[in-house]
Amino acid sequence: MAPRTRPVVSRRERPAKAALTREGIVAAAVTVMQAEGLDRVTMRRLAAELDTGPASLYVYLRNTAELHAAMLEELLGQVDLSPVTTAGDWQDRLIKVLWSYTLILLEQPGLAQSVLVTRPSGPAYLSLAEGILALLDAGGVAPDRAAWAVDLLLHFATSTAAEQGTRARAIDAQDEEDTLVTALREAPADTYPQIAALGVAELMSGWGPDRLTWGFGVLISGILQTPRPDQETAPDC
Amino acid sequence: MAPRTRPVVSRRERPAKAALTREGIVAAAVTVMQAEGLDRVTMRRLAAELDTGPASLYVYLRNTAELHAAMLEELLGQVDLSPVTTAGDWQDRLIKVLWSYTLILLEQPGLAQSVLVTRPSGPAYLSLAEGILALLDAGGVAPDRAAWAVDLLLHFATSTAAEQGTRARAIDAQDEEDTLVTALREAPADTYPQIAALGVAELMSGWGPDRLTWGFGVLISGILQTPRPDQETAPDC
DNA sequence: ACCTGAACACCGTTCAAGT
DNA sequence: ACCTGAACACCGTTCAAGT
Repeated sequence: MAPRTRPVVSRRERPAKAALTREGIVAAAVTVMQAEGLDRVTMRRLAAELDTGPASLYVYLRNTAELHAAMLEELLGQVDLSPVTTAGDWQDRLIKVLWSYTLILLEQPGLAQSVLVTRPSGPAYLSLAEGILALLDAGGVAPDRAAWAVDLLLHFATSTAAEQGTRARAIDAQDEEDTLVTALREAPADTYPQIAALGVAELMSGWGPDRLTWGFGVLISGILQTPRPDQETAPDC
Repeated sequence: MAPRTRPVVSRRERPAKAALTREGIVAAAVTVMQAEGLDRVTMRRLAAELDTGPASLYVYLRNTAELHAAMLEELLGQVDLSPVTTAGDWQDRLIKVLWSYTLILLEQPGLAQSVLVTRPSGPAYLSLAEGILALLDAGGVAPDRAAWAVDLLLHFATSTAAEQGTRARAIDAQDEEDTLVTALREAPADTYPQIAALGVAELMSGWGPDRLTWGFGVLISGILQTPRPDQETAPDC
């Protein structure tokens, strides 16, 4: 390695005081989240990271909820939409897309929880919705039903990620599960006959990927079976 | 109204410094929540309400998550389980129970969000699970499937309450919806043909009770249709 | 043994004042 | 016009010290 008169890399440690932009702030937020978790992504921590005061961030973001939504929109670019256009069973392809979305959120569990409440509306989110609609269309789901179904599927994926993801990372996750297992085991058979008959093993079984895949299957087959309540059987036109 | 020598009611303003108990703390927390919303139910606010310092609460509650779970358990006593034992179509009765549960959470939206992550395990929660299992049993759902189904149904109800309830109370709820509506309306038809074809009206339609009832219907019919993946078709025994 | 004052280490958001 | 220091009004949780 020949010495250089002027080292390129170590010139300075960080991009020292790059001009603030919305994109730059959101990118920094994602970096901090991936390194330290969402609960470290606070306006103050982020401002420190960007060498400024917290007030400056409010020029670009209305509040913390908007920051979270922008972070999700950034991450949503990673959803694998290729199954939308491949050949194969449309249900399998739909489940693949939903899994891809869910996996991204499972890695950032707090984000799923917060996004449950602030739905994004950027291009990445629209593309995801578009892809799901295309698959439902391929499966012959009527448009009025598909409009509701896309929400239902994404809502289910998001909320499952919020639940499972946060649970996985929680410090007292084991404690909490033990409490539930004990409660189930000790449930007296005369008050709770169904619970006693099933037993703890059955009730707590399969909290692996199988359960989510089953959930997606339930939704898809339910969607195919259940007409919207208000709709009269309209003539096709 | 004859005058009394010693007014009973106005003797003292509040139950001045009743001994702390776990039940008392949780009851106070529910009162504060109903009066001021969940975000005002903080350990410090609650301690002030009970005329003590925040540290004292940690004798009875491990942390804020445990407080929230205890509050839900208290509220869960209000779920109307009568449809479990009435006559009538089991699906309609199941939907009634789920609605009763959801309505309670819709009134306390922040609670739903927080409970999504800390599942309760008290008697009220067990009774709810027991009731749902009984209805699934009445509908002929196989036990192994019912074990997963009860979780799926409660999870869906909880997460919908978290989403809808918080949205309803959010200050910028209208703003946020406007952003989504605009994004949908302006979605270019060549990139997002499905979205463009459906139109905003269809996609945003029916965010009333119909949509949740439809969701429950989708789940129930999906549950009836979808076997658990791992299960071989077992002989009945 | 049971309880708690005081401290530690933080928060989000606003707004008057600076450049 | 654009940006931000400093302040306002709070947080959860711990632990050493008191009764």
